[in-house]
Amino acid sequence: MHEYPGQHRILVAVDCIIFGFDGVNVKLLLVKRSLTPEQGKWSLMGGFINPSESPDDAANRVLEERTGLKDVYMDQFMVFGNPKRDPVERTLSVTYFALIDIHQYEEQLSGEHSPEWFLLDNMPDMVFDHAEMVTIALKQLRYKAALHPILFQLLPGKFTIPQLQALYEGVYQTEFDDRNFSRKLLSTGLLVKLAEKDKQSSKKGAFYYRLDQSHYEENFEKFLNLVPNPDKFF
Amino acid sequence: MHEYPGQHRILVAVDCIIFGFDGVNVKLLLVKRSLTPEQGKWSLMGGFINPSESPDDAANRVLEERTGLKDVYMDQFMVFGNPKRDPVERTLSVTYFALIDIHQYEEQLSGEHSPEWFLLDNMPDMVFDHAEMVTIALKQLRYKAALHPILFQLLPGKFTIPQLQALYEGVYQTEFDDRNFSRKLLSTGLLVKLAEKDKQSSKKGAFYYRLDQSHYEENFEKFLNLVPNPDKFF
DNA sequence: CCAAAAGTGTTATCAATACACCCATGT
DNA sequence: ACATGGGTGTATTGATAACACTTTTGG
Repeated sequence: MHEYPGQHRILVAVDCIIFGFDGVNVKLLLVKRSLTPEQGKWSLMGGFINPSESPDDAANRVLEERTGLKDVYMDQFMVFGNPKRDPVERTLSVTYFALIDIHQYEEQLSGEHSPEWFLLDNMPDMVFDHAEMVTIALKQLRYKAALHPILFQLLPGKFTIPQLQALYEGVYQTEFDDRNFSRKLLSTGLLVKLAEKDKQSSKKGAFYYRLDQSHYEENFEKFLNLVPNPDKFF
Repeated sequence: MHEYPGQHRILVAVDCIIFGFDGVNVKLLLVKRSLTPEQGKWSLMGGFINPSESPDDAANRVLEERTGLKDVYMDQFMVFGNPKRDPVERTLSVTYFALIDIHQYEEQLSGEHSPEWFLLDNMPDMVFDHAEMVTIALKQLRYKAALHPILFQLLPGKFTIPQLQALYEGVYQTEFDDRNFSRKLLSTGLLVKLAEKDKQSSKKGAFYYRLDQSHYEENFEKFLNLVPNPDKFF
């Protein structure tokens, strides 16, 4: 079983940094830790890797077990491996960041396991080094979202341009010019205009759009410059 | 010692994907694997994580032990965690990519441990999933180098613009317009012109430059667009 | 008819490219 | 003197951003 003799084996966990958007604010999903120590303190959703699982499998399993969410956008992110990060026993954490539309999953999430959404500027104390993970992941989210159309993952299947703009403004904590924003996004060719309008937030009403899925996949890796003056955020 | 009961502990290794540049070609540094199985087959430089080490520490130690190199540019890269990737025993690999100037270290490397530089288009068979690691890392190198001035790490302290251009052309396997390239790089403000000229490669001679270290650090995270038409590479 | 939000048009500025041309010098 | 590579100048194109203006419709 231990074929490489004399080596040190380490517990390996996955932790998911789950961002959501409710139409107004970008939020982060946390759960209460179920193990001692720090039981009951807020924590990222995580779990240990099982013998037959890859870290990616483990992250997807953890997410599904705890929230019922499947087929979520999830990226491997960073390894946190300071030998003292978990005071109980050395544990390596492979982190993932995930993006979901809050409304689509609100019901599943209101259940037994008490996950809760937190505003980014109002985060509770978190276990171990989870606060650091979140800080770095948010930076990474901003970085990646400036170049690639990942934030669409946070929106429902149909959405308006003003909603999209509110999302970008939430992520970058700033305001963009409405007129340039809509033209820039439309010029990517990623959006398909629908007949229907959203009349909730204005009298004129804003057209709904949906993603052009094939165009989205083809252009995902291109550098799109979706954010004005991106340099100022880095 | 095992404080979280009933969990599965895993061997964790680090593997370093080391890119170098000799003035003409971009190359990758490999060593012969010292353990069975596949002993003697080419491999990335790697080793297991010790109990008191973070993965970053381990990567630096491995690099120093095997090559004598210290203070090398190194980025945490990706975790490879397929449970079957090492047939001997499950081993998680945390990979790093490193960039060094080949000439500065040629002597150290010619020693006992038989590391060897390989051209990217002439790579030998490699152990386990190391070939996959290299493929993905090269993509990542191209991605990052298009936006951030990392390739300077591959050059000596003083270098000419034509040398720099040869490096970029090697990384992207294409040719850039000399005139635009030099103006674009100079306009970043990252370069300081020296009095001396390199007369090796032309009669006129090309001025040497060095990095403006503080400017380099300040602007490292900015999006610089150092590569013409970067989209076509992704 | 007015307020409020959606979205189009217009223009100035700047960056990126393509390419003509001049420069320095070893042979 | 001339071939070779280094480097500057210039025109064109296109993207960006700032901002005026029109459009729609519920109250």
